[in-house]
Amino acid sequence: MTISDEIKTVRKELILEHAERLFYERGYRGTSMEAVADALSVTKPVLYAVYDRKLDILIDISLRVLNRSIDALRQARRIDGSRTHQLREFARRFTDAVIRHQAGSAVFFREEAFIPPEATLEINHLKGCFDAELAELIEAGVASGEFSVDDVRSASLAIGGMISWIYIWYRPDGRLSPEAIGDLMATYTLRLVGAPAGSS
Amino acid sequence: MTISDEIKTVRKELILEHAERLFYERGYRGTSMEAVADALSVTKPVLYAVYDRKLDILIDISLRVLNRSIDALRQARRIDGSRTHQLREFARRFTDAVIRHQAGSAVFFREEAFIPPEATLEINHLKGCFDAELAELIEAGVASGEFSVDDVRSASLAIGGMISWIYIWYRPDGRLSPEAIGDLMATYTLRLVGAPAGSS
DNA sequence: GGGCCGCTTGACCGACCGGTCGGCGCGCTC
DNA sequence: GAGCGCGCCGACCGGTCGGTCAAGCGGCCC
Repeated sequence: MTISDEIKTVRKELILEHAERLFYERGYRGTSMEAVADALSVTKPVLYAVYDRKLDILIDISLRVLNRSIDALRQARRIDGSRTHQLREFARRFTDAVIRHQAGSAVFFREEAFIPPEATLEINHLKGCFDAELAELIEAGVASGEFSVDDVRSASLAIGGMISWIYIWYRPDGRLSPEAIGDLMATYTLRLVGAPAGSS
Repeated sequence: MTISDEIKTVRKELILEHAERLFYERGYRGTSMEAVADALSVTKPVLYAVYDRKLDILIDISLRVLNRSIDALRQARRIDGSRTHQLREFARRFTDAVIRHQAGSAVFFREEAFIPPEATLEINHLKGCFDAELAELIEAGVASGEFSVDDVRSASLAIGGMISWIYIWYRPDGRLSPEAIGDLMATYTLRLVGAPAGSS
């Protein structure tokens, strides 16, 4: 059983990888299971041996995107240092996650609304975690006097949106490197919360 | 002919209105032409008397979203006043446009990538106009000493993304009124470009 | 070497959808 | 009131897709 489960796990990884790219390029609805199977050089029933439904692939892609975002946030919050430093590190890490997993991010944000309600429980929970914890970080910075924002929740959404939006415009052959974009986003994020310029 | 054309125009308006809502709720691919026809209490051939293809409806929705965004920007730039004031007004107007036409904005941003290349000429042109003119406004503010940004293009994208993102999270029954959100976005926008606090 | 087990396969099914067409009914004209 | 024309309707077509199943193949054990 264990061996079979491991095979399933590694297969899931491969399916996710290829499905992510195809969903990104042609859309979830515009990608047939046969196209995913072709990309993996297998046939449809092999896919259905791992995933019961096409929808489950989309859900897994969404969960991975959300977990990566939350990881970026929690890692930043675990850093010793000022809230300013933590928020800057969050901006950099989150930017990096969006750019490195641009396809997955795009698929999630484009298709999220069409995941049927009965399957959105965990997704909504993770979304709630992300928003709440980002708001907490900003709130802590306000409490410590580092930041100055009137409405913490809208500031969280503004920062999250500004950085998530990168999935729309980033191109690997573009003018700016991922690191440069991360630094810029960190600057904009700190400005947005009213952190003093040049502070750390 | 004129009378027939006028009928077509008003019908286009109705079709666009209903299609926008349905595409918003169920996705473009998830909405059949029959569903659009049903929403209008007509049959499919009536739709095809006005629009040759389903895709043309999506294109019209996209063009309207883009034109509204550009209008918001150009109106703000025509205002007499400082760049700071113009940029604040842009943020307010653009926020208002996204919220008032949330369904259209969502449809455009979700489906844009899947519009076939041969139909994206005008769309890409308008996108280019928006980005370039927003960058111009910021550049002018930098030149006049009102703003302080190292990389004007990424700041444009950050602002555009932060405000566009509202289509993801805005709910009519939410905590904040559209006007309040507009004021907050204006504040965040001015902070992002490094405009002095409280300046006008 | 033979038989058995499990995975892969290709064919298949029912449903759905974009787009079209021939006929019918309504209103306008004379 | 009769004839005509325009526009609407329901039915239909070809194609696609998600998901399933019985048959075949290869490898492993005895």
